[in-house]
Amino acid sequence: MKDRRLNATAASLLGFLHWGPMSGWDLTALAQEVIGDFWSLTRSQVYRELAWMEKAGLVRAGARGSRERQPYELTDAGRSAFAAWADTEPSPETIRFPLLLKISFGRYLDPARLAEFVESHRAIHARRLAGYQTQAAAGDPDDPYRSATLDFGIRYERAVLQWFDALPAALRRGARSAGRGGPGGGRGG
Amino acid sequence: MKDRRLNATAASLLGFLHWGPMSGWDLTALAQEVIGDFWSLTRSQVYRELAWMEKAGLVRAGARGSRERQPYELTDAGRSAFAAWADTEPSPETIRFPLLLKISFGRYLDPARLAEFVESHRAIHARRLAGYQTQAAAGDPDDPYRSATLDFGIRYERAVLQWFDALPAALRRGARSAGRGGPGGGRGG
DNA sequence: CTCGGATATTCCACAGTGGACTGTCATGGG
DNA sequence: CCCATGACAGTCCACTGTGGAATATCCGAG
Repeated sequence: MKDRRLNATAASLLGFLHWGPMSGWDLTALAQEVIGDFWSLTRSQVYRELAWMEKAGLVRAGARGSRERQPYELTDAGRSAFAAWADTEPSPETIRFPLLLKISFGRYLDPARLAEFVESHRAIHARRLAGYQTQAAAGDPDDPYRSATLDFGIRYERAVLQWFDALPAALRRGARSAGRGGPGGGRGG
Repeated sequence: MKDRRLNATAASLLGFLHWGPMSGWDLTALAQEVIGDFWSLTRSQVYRELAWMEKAGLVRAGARGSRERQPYELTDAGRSAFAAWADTEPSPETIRFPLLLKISFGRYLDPARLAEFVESHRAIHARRLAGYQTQAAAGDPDDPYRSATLDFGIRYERAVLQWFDALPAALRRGARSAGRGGPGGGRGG
């Protein structure tokens, strides 16, 4: 039975299974589309969680279909595990932003190279914003939860793009006196 | 020698070691303070990367100090590994936002409970915004890279807070125009 | 019929998280 | 002096998350 606590990824799979039985493949695709913008997950982990949840009795495996396709359906235990998860306080978000990391160490980078990185990221974010706006315009107006998460995406991408706009000037402004800040600061402990 | 490619966390440690020799403990604290807001890392991983980098010749262990304190210093190989990392295109950011996940499945949640979650997150983000603004006001104006990442934090937190403001209304109605022209638009600066 | 591409799962190495555990040193109260 | 406390410093472990390789199946185009 293994009463390890449900992690958020496993819980989201249970959430999707409320729609009906699905295979790992389907769940991966659906999750990617519906929550992929703010909850990263991978095929590997989907299958791993599914296997574990089956052993734990939260889902039930159906008969294999074609191409080894393995559908799973929600059990009552799964439904109540999901409900328990839904009732727990979510922890704060985590962000890992490699571009910001590089900017942090910008003094060791070639400014032109850094500018390239920024431009290519700008393109990515512009495309994402456009995609969200299309979805928001075309989306089901009766699903406020979907609208709410889309709205987050739109606001986030707008903030990032505005930051990009302000960035070149901000980086030039400090380019005067290389000033203080050399090595060996009071950090040695 | 093990020429596994440098990951971003290891690279950032090499970046900090440009300042001078430091122990894993110091590096953890420094990284938490300087890049912790957009690059999560843990003690465990810092020590693991340090151990690996020593075997790979990227850092050199000094003599143990008191309390088993183990300082590391940058080698030439480490310096050039860092430079190589600095020159590679950073991948897009990843975000994992448990609250958004719960909102996605909002139809299965008690609305009052969901509202509690939102309020407690609002407090966290308000505090973070205030912290960033304090730092931006007090910070060294000669470090444009620090200012740039702080500016990101400020814009991000503002966007999140504005989204929180719009959220209750969006969830109550059908929120059919989630995207266009909302209050997020012109106020970035 | 066969080849390429889409479907579907499995496996693995590595990266990242969080907490438990151990041990050291400094200091202040008894 | 002794020891309780807490900051410092590192180690270890289980679990979670990432990305890609390997494999196998089925469908449709040619």
